[in-house]
Parts: sequence; structure tokens; C-alpha cells
Amino acid sequence: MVEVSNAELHVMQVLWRRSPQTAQEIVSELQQEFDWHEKTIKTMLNRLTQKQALSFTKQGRGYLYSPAISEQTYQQQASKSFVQRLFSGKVTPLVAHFAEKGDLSHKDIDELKTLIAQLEEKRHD
Amino acid sequence: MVEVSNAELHVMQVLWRRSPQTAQEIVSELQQEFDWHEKTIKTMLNRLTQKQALSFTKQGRGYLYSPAISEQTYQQQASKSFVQRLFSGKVTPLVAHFAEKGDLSHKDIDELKTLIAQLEEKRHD
DNA sequence: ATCTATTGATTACACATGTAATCCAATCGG
DNA sequence: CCGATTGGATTACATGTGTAATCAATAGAT
Repeated sequence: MVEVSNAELHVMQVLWRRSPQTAQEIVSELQQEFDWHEKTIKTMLNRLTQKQALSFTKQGRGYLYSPAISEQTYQQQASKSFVQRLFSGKVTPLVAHFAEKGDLSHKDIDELKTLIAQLEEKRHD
Repeated sequence: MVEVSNAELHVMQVLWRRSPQTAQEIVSELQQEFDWHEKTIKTMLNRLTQKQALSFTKQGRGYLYSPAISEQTYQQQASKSFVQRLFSGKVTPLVAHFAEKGDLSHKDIDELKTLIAQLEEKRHD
């Protein structure tokens, strides 16, 4: 599994939202949200390409960057390993924690309910 | 928030299961599962006490270690920050990923259903 | 009482990460 | 054409982590 660090994840997220983008575009977008130096972001771009989390094509002077792994895939792998580590692979206790702390809105609960209903549907096979 | 590393988490988990325990007991238990040198485990005990994730009381030659943070608390904090990072704080998409990959058993689905039902109950307040 | 084994403390060392600065080649403005 | 700028590559450096080895004090064994 490609290991993306905390800070690097923010870079990935920019490119998951829109790609391909030039370094300069990525830098601008990230600097709206984070107090990162341009050089810092370049370093992360470099490391991410080395890890093959990003790919790029040459465009004039520089590169056009794109994600080399999809957000879906990353989320799935990361979620699975997280839930494995903390909850022995069971996702329900995690949801329960959110519930206990009142971190679930009515909307969240409704969405979960819908999701569960769909799962119950599907399990008739 | 107390930051517990990956390897250190396994040490915490041993003490969450049973505490207090001596270093020797912890080492024995961990070595059943991991190929870690005694010295390695001692280092982790040391770092965890420095981080105040573990506390200890003197007992003869050595220490008796105990968790200084509860598993509940740790799980809650870690879950929240994980879901924040990857899913903007929404837990439903995470569950959906598990669902999609068929990583939810019938039992999991039933448990989730029960949990949701309880939440719906409670929201009449 | 002395030697030895054990325990926590300190030190070690490579790799990852956060956070840049510097270097070098290509490009753009004049 | 030439100097300034820009982009990626390389280097830097502190801190965290995985994985121990060494040190020093103490408790047992003889």
C-alpha cells in the first residue's frame, strides 16, 4: 500500500478534486488553506511522485500532476487498516463511538439508516 | 492528544486488556504475537511513560505499568481525527466503503441496524 | 561479600516526515 | 543575447519511530 503522510494527504486531496494541475496551481490552492512555503509543497510533490502516489506529464517548463491512486482506493485501504488496528476490523464500534459522543447529526443517522437498508436489500442473494 | 505510534499501540492494547503488569509480563505477552526483542519493548514502555500514555508505580526492583489513558478515550480521539482527515468528519462514507467491499458480515449489519435503531430512539428528546 | 542477572535509563542509528534552502537548467522579459 | 525568474532536484535539519545495544544500579545466587 502506498503510504501517504498526513501533510501529503492534503496535496493528494487537491488533486483528487481537480487534475491535472501544475505545481503552481497546487501551491496556490494549498496556500489558501495552509501556511506552507512553496518549497515545502514542492518537496511534497516530489516525495509523492517518488512514492508513485502522483504521476505527471511534461508540460513546457514543468509538470502536470495527477493522482496515481484514486481517492476511493486510498480511503478504502486506509479505512480498513485503521479499523483493523483499533477495532480488530469491526466498524460498528467505531460508529458507536461517534454516536456516543453525539457526533452524529440527524442527517448522518438517516444516511446510515438508508445505507443499512440497502445492505439488507442486497443480502437477499 | 497523546500520540501513540503504531508499534506502541500494541503495547497499550496489552495493558488495556489487563493492568497493571510488570515489564516482564508485558514482554512475554507481546512476544507471543510479535517478533520483538525485549529491549525494543522496554524502549516502547519508556517512550510511552514519557508521553504519559502509561503510568507506573514502583514494585520492588521495577515498575508496574498501567494505561494513563483509557482505550475508549483513545479510540474516540483517534477515530474522530481519522474520519476528519479522510472523510471531512462524516462517518457514513467510511461505513459505505466497508459495505462496498463486502467487508460487512450479516452480524455487522445487524449490529449497525440495532445501533441505528437506538440512535433513532434517543433522538426523540 | 562478590559475581551475575535483571531493570530501567541512556545512547545509537536508519528511515520517515515536516519544513524549508540551495542548486541548476530552462524560460521569459527586455 | 542576458540577467532574472521559475521549476524541479538535491541537500538540510530537527523530530518521531522502529529496532536495538550499552550503561548503571540493584537484587539474587553462591
